Amino acid sequence: MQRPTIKTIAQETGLSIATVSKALNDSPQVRPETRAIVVAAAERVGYQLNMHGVQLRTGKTYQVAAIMTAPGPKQNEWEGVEYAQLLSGISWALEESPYRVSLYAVRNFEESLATIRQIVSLKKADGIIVSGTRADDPRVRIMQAADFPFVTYGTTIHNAPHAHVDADNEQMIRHSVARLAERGHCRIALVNPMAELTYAITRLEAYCRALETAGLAFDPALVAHGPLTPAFGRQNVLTMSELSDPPTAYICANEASALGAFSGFHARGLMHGRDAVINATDDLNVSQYFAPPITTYFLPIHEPSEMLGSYILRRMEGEPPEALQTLIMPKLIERSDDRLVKI
Amino acid sequence: MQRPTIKTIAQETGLSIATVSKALNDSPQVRPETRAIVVAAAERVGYQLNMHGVQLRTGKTYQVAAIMTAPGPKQNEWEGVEYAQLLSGISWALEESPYRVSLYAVRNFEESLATIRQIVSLKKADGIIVSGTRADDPRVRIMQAADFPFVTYGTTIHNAPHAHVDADNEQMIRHSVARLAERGHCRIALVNPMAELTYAITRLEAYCRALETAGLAFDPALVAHGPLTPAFGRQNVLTMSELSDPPTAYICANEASALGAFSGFHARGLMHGRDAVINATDDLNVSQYFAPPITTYFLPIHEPSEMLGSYILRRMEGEPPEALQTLIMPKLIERSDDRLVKI
DNA sequence: CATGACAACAAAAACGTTTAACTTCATTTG
DNA sequence: CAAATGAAGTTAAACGTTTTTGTTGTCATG
Repeated sequence: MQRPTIKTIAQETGLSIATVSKALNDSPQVRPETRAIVVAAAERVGYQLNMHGVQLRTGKTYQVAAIMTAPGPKQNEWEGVEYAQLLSGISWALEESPYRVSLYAVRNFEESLATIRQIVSLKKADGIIVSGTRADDPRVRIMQAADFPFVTYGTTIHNAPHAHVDADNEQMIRHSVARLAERGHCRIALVNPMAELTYAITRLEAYCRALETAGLAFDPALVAHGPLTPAFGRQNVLTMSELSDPPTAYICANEASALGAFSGFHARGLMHGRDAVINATDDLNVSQYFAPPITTYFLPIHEPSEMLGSYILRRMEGEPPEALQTLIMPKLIERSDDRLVKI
Repeated sequence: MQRPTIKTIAQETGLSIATVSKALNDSPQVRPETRAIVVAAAERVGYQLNMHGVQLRTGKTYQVAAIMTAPGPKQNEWEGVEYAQLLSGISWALEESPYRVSLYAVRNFEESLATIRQIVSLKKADGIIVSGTRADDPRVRIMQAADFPFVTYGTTIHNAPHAHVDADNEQMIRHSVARLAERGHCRIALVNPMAELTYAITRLEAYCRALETAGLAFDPALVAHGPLTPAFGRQNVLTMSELSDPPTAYICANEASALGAFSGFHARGLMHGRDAVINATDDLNVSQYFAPPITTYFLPIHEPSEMLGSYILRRMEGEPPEALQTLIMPKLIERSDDRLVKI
C-alpha cells in the first residue's frame, strides 16, 4: 500500500487538502473541531509528513551543515577526535526539531571555505556550524554577507558580532599561568594551536599578560604553534627540554598534545613532578588516566556542543546573533600538586 | 535574480524542459548536438540541479544515514572517539557522488534499532551504515526484510549474508596470542568489548583456540567484557593484577582501554616489560605515544571507513551484498619486545 | 433589507524535476 | 508507393506540500 499523504486524509475526511494542510500546521483558519477530525484521521491512517514536498514548496532544507575539519587519510594522527562528541551533542540538540545534521568533512581551511560558499549559494542547508575560527574569518564574512544563519565553535576578533560558543581561553590561561607561577614555576611553556586560529591568539595574549602580572619574563622559545597532535606535543618537549634553561611546566592546549608531551618526557627520561609538570585543557576527561594523572581545565564537550545545536536552531528562528554568544569557563581539576619536588 | 532552473535553460535554448532534462541526464533520446547546446546554456546561466525537485519526483533522498552510537552526555569517557575518523572517511568516499551523509547519533542499541526502523519505514535515507553489530542483529533483519541497502562495520553470525567491513579479529587474536605465548607468556588476559557484540565473540573464540594450540589453560578470570573505555581497561588491571596468578600480558581491544590499562599499571606500581605487557588493537596509531610505546595491530581507520562509503554506494546501485564483504588484517607494529625481563 | 464583514472552507497554482505518452518528420521496408 | 519504423522532440502529468485567491454562508450593521 502507498504511504498516506494529505490527499489520503482529505478523502478520508471529505475536506480539501488545503484545509488538511492548514489543520496540521495549526493555522487559525480552521476551527478546532475540524482540526481534531483531521488529526484523528491522520493518526488513523498513520500519516507522516513527507519532507520532500515541504522542501520543494518552501525551499527550506531542514538540514544543518556541520563542517568538520579532519586531517587527510594519510596522517594517522590523533587529531580531531573530539569531533565525535561534538557531533553527537549537536545531533542531540536537534533531536526534537525537524532538522538533521548533514556532515561535511573537509581537509583544510580552503576546503571549508569552498564548502561553505557552496552551501550558502546553493542553499544546501538552512544553517551552518563551523569550528576552527580565525581572527578575521572569511567564512564568517561570507555567511554574514548572505545573511545565512550560523554558529561558530570559537570566536573571531575582527568580524562583526556573530553567534558563537567557546571556552573562555583568556580566563583559563590567565588562571593557569598564575597558578603555576604561585607554585614556583618561572619557565612556563605554552603549547598552542596553529597560529592563525583565534584561540591561539587569545591564549598567547593571556599568557603574556599573566606572565607580566606574575613578574616573569616572556621567552619566545617557550611558545610553539602547531597542530594539536601527540606528535606536536612530543616534539615540543624534545626541543624545549634541550634549552639551557628548560621549562618546568607545559601548558598544553588539549589532551592529545599532552599525551605527546608525556611521550617526550619518557624519551628524555624526564619525570613528571620532578623535572617538569604538564597541564592541559581537557575536553574528554581522559587525562585522569595518564600516568600520573595531570591537572586540567575541564570543559565537558557535550556542553558547548549542545549549545551549538540549540543556538543554530534559535538563529534559524531569526534570533539576533548578539544574544547567542557564550564563553564557558572550564573547571579546574587538580590531579597533581604541580609543585616541583627536587629530590 | 532567481536561481536558474531547467525552465530557464528551456527558454534560453528554445527547447522544452523535457528535452533539457533528458539532455542533462545523458538520455539517448537527445542527439549530441542538442545536448551540447543544452550543456552550454546550462553552463552560461550557471545552472545547478535542485535536489528537492529530484527528491520529490524520484522519491530518492540522496542521503546516507550514519548511525553513531555515542555514550550519553553524562559520561565523559573516552569512548567512540574513532567515530570522527570513521565519519570523515565515509564522507570522503561519498564526495564525488550526489549523496550526503546524514548523522543519527543514538545513545544505545535500542535507540539505534528504533532509528533504523524509522529510516527504513519513512525512507529518510537511501542507505544506512551501522556499526556495533551483534551475533544475531535485529537491525540487520529489519533492513534485509525491507530490502534496504546497508553496510555494517562489523560482522554478524546468525544473519543472512550482508555487506560488511571489519578487522579480521579472528586472525589478529590468534596471531597475538601465539606471539605472546612464544615469548613465554602463560597468563594472557583478554580485555574484550561488550559480550553481545559479534567481535567480542569472535575474539573470545580465537583466543580460546589459540590458547589450546599453544597448550595453555583457559582461565575465565582473565577475560573481561565491557565498554572499551579507559576506565574499563584500568579496572581490569586493578582486578586481575590482584589474582594469585596474575596475567603477564593484556590484550586490549582498543587504544582507549590500553591507555586505561597503563593507568592501572601506574596505580599498582607495575612496570611495563617487567611485570606485564600490554598489546592493543590500534585504529588511530596513538599508542606509539604511550610511555613506553606498545605493540599493536594497526588498522588505519580510514581504510575501513572509506570502504564503508564505497560499499554503500555500490549497494545502492544494486550490487549484491555477497560481493561487498571484507575483513582487513591489521598490521602488526612491534614497538616493544614483549618478553618479560625479570630483573 | 441591502451591504459589508467575517469565518471557514475549497480551488488552484506553484515549487523543480522526471517520465510516460504523444507528435512530427524523415527514412526504411515489402 | 503505402505502410511501417525509428529518431528526436514536445506535451502533460505527477511527486506532496504550502499558500494565494476564491467561494459560500452567517451575522452584524445602518
